[in-house]
Amino acid sequence: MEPAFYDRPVLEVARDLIGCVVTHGECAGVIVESEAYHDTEPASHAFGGPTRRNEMLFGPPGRAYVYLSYGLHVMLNTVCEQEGIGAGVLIRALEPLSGVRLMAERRGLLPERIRDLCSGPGKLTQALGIALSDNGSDLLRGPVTITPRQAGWERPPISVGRRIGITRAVDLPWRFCVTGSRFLSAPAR
DNA sequence: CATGGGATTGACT
DNA sequence: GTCAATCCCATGC
Repeated sequence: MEPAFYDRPVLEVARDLIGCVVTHGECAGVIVESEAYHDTEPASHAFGGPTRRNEMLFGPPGRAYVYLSYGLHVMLNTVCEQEGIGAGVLIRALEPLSGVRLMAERRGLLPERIRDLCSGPGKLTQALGIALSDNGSDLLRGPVTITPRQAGWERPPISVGRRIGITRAVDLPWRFCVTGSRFLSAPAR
């Protein structure tokens, strides 16, 4: 992935991240679900301008914005668009690629339950061992990295729909999924 | 300084 | 389907 990848409209980045690979340590997975957020719409943490919590979103593109949801779940986002604009993509689900045994151990599940390892934004950070301390991670250098699509994922079929679990701006079709994937947090509709 | 809600999950009815 | 867990932080008094 080149630095300019993230310095584009967040909707383009969210779509293009589908099929790319998130890696942390020995664990990796293919992004099969993403959602875009932008400071111009009220569902975004960046809506209303920078605060100490969301300041990473307004920083330079290509870094990780990691935050805690509901007091216990860690969420991974990629910071997008130019510095000063609060835009990011929430990674919502992965298809596990490697490190499945460790993922299952972290998730407290049997390794054969592959579909349950990363099928949700809080699940995938737990499976990959991503923590709040990874906030600000350079996605090109690590410790959390995102790399381009591999063979078989050059042209993933993508479905677009409404974002999940929010109460504001609920009608924006800013959720992107691999059509028919069994690794989503919820089916595309 | 107190309060309440949230980009969720898993256990339970 | 319902609901509690759990904590950061934005907001308001």
